[in-house]
Amino acid sequence: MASDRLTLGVAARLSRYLQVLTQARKMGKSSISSQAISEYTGVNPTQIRRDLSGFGKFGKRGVGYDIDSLIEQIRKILRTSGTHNIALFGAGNLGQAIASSSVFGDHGFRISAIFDVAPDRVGQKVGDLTIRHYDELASVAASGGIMVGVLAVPGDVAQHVADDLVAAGVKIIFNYSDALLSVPSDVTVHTSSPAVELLYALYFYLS
Amino acid sequence: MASDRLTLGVAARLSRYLQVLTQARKMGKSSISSQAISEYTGVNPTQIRRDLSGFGKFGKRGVGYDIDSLIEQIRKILRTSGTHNIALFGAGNLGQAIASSSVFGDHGFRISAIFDVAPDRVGQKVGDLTIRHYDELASVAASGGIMVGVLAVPGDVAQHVADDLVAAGVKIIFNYSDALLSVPSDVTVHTSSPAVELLYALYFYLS
DNA sequence: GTAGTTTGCGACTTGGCGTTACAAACTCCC
DNA sequence: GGGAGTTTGTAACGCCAAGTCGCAAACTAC
Repeated sequence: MASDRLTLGVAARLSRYLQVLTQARKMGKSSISSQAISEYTGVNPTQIRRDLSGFGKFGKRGVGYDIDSLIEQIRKILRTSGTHNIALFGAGNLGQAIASSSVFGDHGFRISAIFDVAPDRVGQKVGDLTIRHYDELASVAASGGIMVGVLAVPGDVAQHVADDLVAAGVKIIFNYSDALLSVPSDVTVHTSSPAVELLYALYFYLS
Repeated sequence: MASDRLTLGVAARLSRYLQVLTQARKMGKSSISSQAISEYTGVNPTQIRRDLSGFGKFGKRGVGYDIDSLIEQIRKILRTSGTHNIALFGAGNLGQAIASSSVFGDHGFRISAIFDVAPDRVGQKVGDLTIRHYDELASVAASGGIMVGVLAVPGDVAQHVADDLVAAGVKIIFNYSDALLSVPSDVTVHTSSPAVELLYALYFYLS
């Protein structure tokens, strides 16, 4: 049970529920029905209940699901409970936007370090973190402070940073740049592509 | 043919191919094989060829697909050819990062206006666009300059902006905030959630 | 206590997708 | 010019993920 993976679809939907639940909690709600989740995700209510009931009885009939406990349960199912350290590369507009937002923090990620190479940025503070020089990457990684590397750097240096991350033993890279990254097969790269997501949404609107 | 929607899966995969193709083009490649696309997307090469061959014969045997023409073909299939105007709300770090990046431009989106309310931002230039005051939203929308509204505003005002966009007739909203948006059923909201995508990637790494 | 709501869950059906296989078309090199 | 290697296009088959319907059980509210 602990070893058999969820299917791609289930994992994707659970993640999506997590997103809505986190947002709903932020807005002060404490309970939510499968019907309500359906409205925000587009997933069939029956499907939602089936996804959840496969792992336990989390809901209360006639009421719905308690948001806090459901978030906790889903994170247990996804085995992503606890706090995970991420390192941010690039302290430009995008890097600072990421660092000062709570999107990662809300989901159990802690930004443990921000790196840049520009002399006028290194040493500056963003929130309560000090921007470190890129040369310190190896020592930070060695101390176990990097589970995920987030690339908010220009496309032409992204591959270079990715190579260094791979060399430092980082296995997950989140890429905000527009570069195609080549990495060994045991390293996962996720590239954020808002414009493509938008095209996808546009297609369904135009149909 | 023009009226039957693609299935969710096909549209999602085509979008994903588009992302890789666009990146590949940026890196100077002019041709790509289904095998190579597979390595970057994780989609089975046969599946890729089947997806594409359903709409025509785009590839050259023994060579692969011409990137430029394949991009054009996929955009035709997704009916998202041409240029689409988008309006950006919020000129903070995130807004400026979006405005100065080429992610949207590379996929046929043109940022036609940037709005903010802060007096010290209104009138400033970002790239070759001048930040306008939020009050001008209605007039810009009336002139047909907004197909998509992109929200890079704090979560507590996102719903307010969304309401105004709906009132102005905008049907597609791309939400970068952490707010849950309530909109009429004929309006599409896409919420960007990098942290959730990261959790999803993390799950497969931990398995 | 009765009506309304919502979960949990079973049964059935559909079709999307992975897989295997192979012929045809193209490149490259000798 | 010819042969080896590569890659597309396409058919056939099977599995299982996911949509759908239906209903009993549990809970709230009045």
